[in-house]
Amino acid sequence: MRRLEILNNKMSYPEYKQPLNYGQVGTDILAWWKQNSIFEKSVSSREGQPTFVFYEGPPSANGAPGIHHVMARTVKDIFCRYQTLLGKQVPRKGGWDTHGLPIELQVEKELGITKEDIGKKISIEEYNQRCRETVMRFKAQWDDLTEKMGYWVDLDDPYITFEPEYIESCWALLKKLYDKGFLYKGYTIQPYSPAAGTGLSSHELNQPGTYRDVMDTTVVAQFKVVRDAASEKLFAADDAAPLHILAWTTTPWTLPANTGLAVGKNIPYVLVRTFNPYTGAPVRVVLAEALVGKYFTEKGKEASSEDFKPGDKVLPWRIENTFKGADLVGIKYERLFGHATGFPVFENEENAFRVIVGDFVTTEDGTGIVHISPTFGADDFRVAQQNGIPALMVADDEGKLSPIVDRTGRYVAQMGEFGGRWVKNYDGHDQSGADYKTLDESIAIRMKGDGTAFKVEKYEHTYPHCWRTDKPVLYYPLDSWFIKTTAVKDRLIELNKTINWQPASTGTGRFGNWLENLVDWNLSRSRYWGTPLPIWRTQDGTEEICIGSIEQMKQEIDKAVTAEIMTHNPYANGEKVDLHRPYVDDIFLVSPSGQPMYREPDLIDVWFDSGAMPYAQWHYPLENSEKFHKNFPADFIAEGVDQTRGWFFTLHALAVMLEDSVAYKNVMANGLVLDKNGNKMSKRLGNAVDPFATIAQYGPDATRWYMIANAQPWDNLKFDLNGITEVQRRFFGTLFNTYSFYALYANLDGFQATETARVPHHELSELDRWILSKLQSLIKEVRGHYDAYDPTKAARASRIS
RNA sequence: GGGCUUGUAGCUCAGGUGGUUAGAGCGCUACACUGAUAAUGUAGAGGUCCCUGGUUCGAGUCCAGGCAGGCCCA
Repeated sequence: MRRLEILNNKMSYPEYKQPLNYGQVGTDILAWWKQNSIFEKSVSSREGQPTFVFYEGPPSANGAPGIHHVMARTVKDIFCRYQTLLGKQVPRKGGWDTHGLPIELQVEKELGITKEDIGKKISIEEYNQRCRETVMRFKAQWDDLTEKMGYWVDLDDPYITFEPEYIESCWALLKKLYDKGFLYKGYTIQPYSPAAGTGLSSHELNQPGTYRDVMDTTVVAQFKVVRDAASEKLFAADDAAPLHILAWTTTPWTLPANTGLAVGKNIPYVLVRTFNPYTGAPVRVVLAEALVGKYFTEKGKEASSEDFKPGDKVLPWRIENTFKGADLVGIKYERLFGHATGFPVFENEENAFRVIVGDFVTTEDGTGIVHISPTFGADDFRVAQQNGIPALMVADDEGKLSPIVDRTGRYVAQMGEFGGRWVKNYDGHDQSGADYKTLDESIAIRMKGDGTAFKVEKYEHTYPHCWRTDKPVLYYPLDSWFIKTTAVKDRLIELNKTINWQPASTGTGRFGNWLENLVDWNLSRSRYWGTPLPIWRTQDGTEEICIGSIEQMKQEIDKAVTAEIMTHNPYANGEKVDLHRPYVDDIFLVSPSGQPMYREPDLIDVWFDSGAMPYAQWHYPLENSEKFHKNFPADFIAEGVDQTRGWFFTLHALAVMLEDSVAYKNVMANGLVLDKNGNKMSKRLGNAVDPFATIAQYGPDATRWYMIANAQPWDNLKFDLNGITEVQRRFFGTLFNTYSFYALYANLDGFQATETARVPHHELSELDRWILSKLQSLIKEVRGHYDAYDPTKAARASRIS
């Protein structure tokens, strides 16, 4: 061993005739570390010292590691080693993320099946077994890279998210949230195919051919403003003429579900005095200034309103007033389809029909004011929720609240004259008759008569279609389980301000803004390979139980057996428990009133798994309470910036909800590793850099030094192998040459530096004192940079130049 | 469409709170050394500080608006 030679040779400094082989140096050092358990000792020898807590964000081993993983892990390693050198004990438990959609999709691709085939062509049991095998396929490669790049982390005792203990911890945490009232069943707006009767994933929506050009009837609707204190400023004091807000929609069938109008806060709007083109009645309308030209002509500006007769092509118009969107907020308006004409009353109606701000409002098309129907649009739903605008829901036959369209794509019976009409042609009925009207057309005709339509026209636009049925997709509320993160929003924001983000802008900007606009965390995934939701419910949904441990589940099974809902307890004799589907689906429990309870079929979002790692890695809260508390929160975590809404968020959210604490005190969000031209690396483009080949050729030291010294980790790195060559020559080469120079002359003079036999300070030459002073200054500077979590400045300060 | 981010020499990057002639390393050119030699030393050439406006006595730096690239989200 070269290193041992160096350490043992007390007589002289080795002189190298050959230039260094950096790959070989890496291999030698690794072997020496391994042989002498250096990493283990770096932790065990500091027993009793203060700990520096580090969390390893679990990678997924279902793909080969790339060069960007070397980047992320270099950052992690640097700070853990720095803290170790400062004398702290830094345990580093590895982990594996094993659940989730990417693994499922990979398995489906390999088996040549789709989601619909699961449970038919292949049993859930077999399918999940395949996922389990697939997910760790590249583990050996990952371990190899970890070792070769010199990343110190404990790979012998990692946490694995599919293990029963890990899932059990997740269940225990879910139950804690449940008991605090943070878990509830609600709905979100998701793409839904009425003809297929199923929700569509974003993945399915991104299939080629789903977006098609269609010709739809569009309506610019007039919403009549209620004259009160909020709207008084719009009315001229002495003018009682009605005032309307204009909003455009390509889906007129959603207008009866309208409960709000959204404006852009800073968009300029105008009040225009004109006439309704269908009724000829004088009106005053509000729309965005930028879109006036879309509805009014130059001719109309000069036309006299006294000469106007109903039916005239040219609408005379005058701008009466100008204001910002913010001025309109809070104004109330009358419902378009009211009770008086047979439309249903709904809950919380007094809070509906208001103008609010929507961050998605533009003046690209329409009127610059967006009609909001919270049951049929994701943006609508979100902005309505944030502003306390209710959704228009009606009771179905069983008394359950549902939207005005049923799951087959038809208006519910309560919809007055339109009750039972198909929203789109989902049943394939005959549309050829001369008198045939679509629902959109019928609604537009009625609105023209009511004087609530300002403009009706056909419009061609692209709209997503179901890839299986070719029918247009409906954005529709679907049941989901949620964690009520909005309940602790203020606390999330407050505690986030105590976290040291590197770079700071990610914490205040990307993450901070995300928290400001927080919506509840949608936990539900209609999938197979993941942590099942531990909630059992009676058929009518009135009774439910959240299971927090295997022990509790067994007890509940016993109760169910006694109540003859289950024939026997499959775990009565200490059989191994697997908490995955389909096993948990075969467990039926009994409610306090004696009803059978069925498991809610959803899985939970995999991000819950990784966000739960501070607890679940120790099987806490079921055991290891002391260990957990000693290792919470983390002093430091690091991951790619793409994790901001992933791991960084779920860690934070769970810590705040469960422990009222941050999960991490310092966090570094590193950027991407791009190719040397600044393009994203991908296997398809063939510009991906192989980390193994790179490390073998250039050695781990030069590779890591290059990555850290070249650009700050949070900036994107344009990865160029020539840059590593430069680092080798410029930094490591110079270091090597400096040493060789020293060794040559030290050996000639028989000079020997030792720890103890030092020349006293006052006998040192001025030059020697200068260089020592320089060294001390450098140490101080480098430490300052490390303490500020800025490894690039630390590296550049140490650079020989 | 929104949030964040980047744009300075051929390349990779520095340039608190505005202030002379805008810097470093690599690369390039020339010279020196030839017992640090797949090195080393010295010197040099090389810039529309992305664009347009504004604030100011003065803008790479501050403000506004664009353009281009990147990430995340709709």
